[in-house]
Amino acid sequence: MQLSEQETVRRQKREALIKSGINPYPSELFEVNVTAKDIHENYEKNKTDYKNISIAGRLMSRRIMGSASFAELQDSTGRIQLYFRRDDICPGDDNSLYNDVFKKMTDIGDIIGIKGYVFTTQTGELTIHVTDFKLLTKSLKPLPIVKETEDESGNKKVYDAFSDPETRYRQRYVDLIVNPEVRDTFIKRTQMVNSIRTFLSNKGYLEVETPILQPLYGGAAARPFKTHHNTLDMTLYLRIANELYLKRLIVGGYDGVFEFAKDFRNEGMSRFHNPEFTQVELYVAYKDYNWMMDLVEEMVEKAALDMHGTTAVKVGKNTIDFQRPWKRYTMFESIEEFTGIDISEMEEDQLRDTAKKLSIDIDDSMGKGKLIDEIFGEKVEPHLIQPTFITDYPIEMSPLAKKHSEKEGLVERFEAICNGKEICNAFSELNDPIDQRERFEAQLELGKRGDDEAMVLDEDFLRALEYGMPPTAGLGIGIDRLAMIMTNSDSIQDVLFFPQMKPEKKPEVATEKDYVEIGVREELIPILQNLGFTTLDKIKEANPNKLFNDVCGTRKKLKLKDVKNPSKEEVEGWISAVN
RNA sequence: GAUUCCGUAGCUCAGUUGGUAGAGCAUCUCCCUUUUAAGGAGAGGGUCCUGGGUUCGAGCCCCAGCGGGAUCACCA
Repeated sequence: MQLSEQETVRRQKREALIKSGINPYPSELFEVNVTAKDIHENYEKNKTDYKNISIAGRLMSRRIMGSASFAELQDSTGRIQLYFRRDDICPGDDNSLYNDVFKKMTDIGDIIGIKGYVFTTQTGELTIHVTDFKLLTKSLKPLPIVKETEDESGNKKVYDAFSDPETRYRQRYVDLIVNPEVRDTFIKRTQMVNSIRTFLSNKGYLEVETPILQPLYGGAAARPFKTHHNTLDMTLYLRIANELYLKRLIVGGYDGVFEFAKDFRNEGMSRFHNPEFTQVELYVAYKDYNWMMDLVEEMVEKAALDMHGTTAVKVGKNTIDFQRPWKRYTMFESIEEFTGIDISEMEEDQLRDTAKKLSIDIDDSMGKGKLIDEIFGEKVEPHLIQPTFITDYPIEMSPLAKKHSEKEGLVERFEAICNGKEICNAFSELNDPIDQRERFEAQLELGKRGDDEAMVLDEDFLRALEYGMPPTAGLGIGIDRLAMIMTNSDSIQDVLFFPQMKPEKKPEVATEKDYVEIGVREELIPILQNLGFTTLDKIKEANPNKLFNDVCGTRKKLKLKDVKNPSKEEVEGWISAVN
C-alpha cells in the first residue's frame, strides 16, 4: 500500500516511541474519573472536586507555544481544552516527556490519558492544567481537520467541514469523530428506540425475537433477498417482515408481542430506502385498529418528549407537533379534502377517468385499489405535514387486514403520515382462516400475472389461524423514517451508521510477496511503488536502464540513506523474472 | 433503471481561450509560558478517478468505464 507523507511520518513516530521505551498501544487500564461534559456543567458549582482529575480521549488540536501548549481533548461527551507546561510535566532535568513525547511524537488523533486540575484561562475558557499524561493509542492516519469559530451571539461557523457524503458514509468512524452533530443524531435515534421499547414493555407486552432466515417470505409485498442453507440444502429468504411469525405467537396465547426487526427488501434505493431497515411491529390481542391509533399517538408523542423535551420538532422548514390528538381522515375523506372529488362510490372506470383528470400517471394493469392508492399518493400524502391518521384502505391493497365491519370493499387499516411520508401502518388483523386463504390465493393470481412482489401462500401460517387467533390489532412503525423526522435528517443514510454502498474499488496492486518473488529486496519496494510500478505487469514492460536510474534517483529523493542501491544486474533480474 | 451534476495534496476547495499544478488548514524545520480558525519565518507534499481519443501539447475538449450526490422511476 502506498503511504502518504503524513502516514509515513506517523509510522516513524510509532517506531521512535517504541525505541524510547513507550508502548504506543499499552494494555493497562487507564482510570477515568470525569468527562468533558461533567467539567463544563459542574466545575463552576463545585471547583474543589476538580483538583485531581483523570480523563481520556482523542487529541483534536494543538497550539504549541514553545515550552507551553494548548490542546483539545475530545471524549464521548465533548471537548475540553488542555494546558501543558513543560516545567510542570517535566519537574526534573529531563524534559523529554514534553519536548520529545508531546511535541514530536504526539499527533492530532492520538488517544491520550490526562491527569491534572481544572482552571479558567485569561480568556475565560475552562481548561485542564495537565500534570501528567500518557499515550494510550497512536493514530497512524491523519484526521480531517475541522475548525470552528463562534461569534459573540454564539453562532458557530465551521471551516473545512468534513462533508463529502461518500467518505462520510464509508468511513463513518471518521464522521463520528469530527462531526459532533452526527454522533448526536445516533444518540437521539437510540433514545427514540429506548422510549418506544420502554413504553411497550411498561404496558406489559413481551419483546420477542423471530426468524430472520425464513423458508417463505411473508407479511409484506416486496422482493426478497435469497440465500441458501448448505446442511439443509434449501433456499432461505431474509425476512421482508416478521408479521406472520408474531401472529403465530398471538395464536400461542401471548396477549401482546413486539419486536424491533431488521427487515430486508431487494428493491430500489433512495434517500427513503435502504435494503435493510428497521421496523418495530406490535400485535395486541382483543384490540382493534381504533384502539391502536390511540396507542400510536401516545407512544410517538412520548418519544418526541423523551428526545426533545417538547412535542414540537423542527423538520426542514416545518415544525411538526406530535401532541395528541392527531387529525384523522378516512382515505376517501382525505382525497375529497385535497381534490374536492368524492370517489367513495366510484367504480374502476370512473376512478380511471378521475385519475386522468388529475393528471396522474396510470396504466391498464391498475385495479380499483391501486388507482385509489395512486390518487392518494399523488394528491394527498405529500401535503400531510403534521401527523395525520388515514383510515379505511381498499381491500385489494391489504391482504392481511380484516374487512371493514361497516364499509364494503374496505379494510380496517390506518397509516400515520407525517412530513409527507408514511411512518406507520396498522390494521385489525385478519383472523378468519378461510378469508385469509382466499386473499392469499388472490395474491397468487397476481403473482402468476407477473407481479413479482405478490405475497406467497404460507400454509403453516394458515394452519395457525385455523387453531384460532383472537381479534388482534397489529402495527408496524418504520424506525428509520421516524428517526429521520425526529432528528431532522434528509436522508435515511444519515440515521443508519453504515448505509449500504457499493464496495470501494481497490486498484489491483502487487503485494510485497509478489515483489520479493521476482527478487526485489524488501527495502526497495517503497521506491518501486513511488515510481508507479505498482503491478508486475508494469515492471514487465520497463526499460532496465531507465528503471535502474529511476530507482537510484528515487532512493536519493526519498532520503532513504539506509537503503542500498540495487545493481543494474539486479534490476535486469527483476524484469527477466517477470517475463 | 433514466436524467443530471460532481471526482484535483491528508482535509476543504480554486484552476483563465487547451500551454511547466494553486490556496488555506494539516505535515516537517526553527522561534514563542494563558492561546483558541493562536501567531511569526522557512520547507516538503500530486496516478488532476480509470482507460482510450483529438492535439505539437489535455486537469480543461470528445468517447467509454468506475464511484458518489440530487431528481425521477421502482418501492406499502
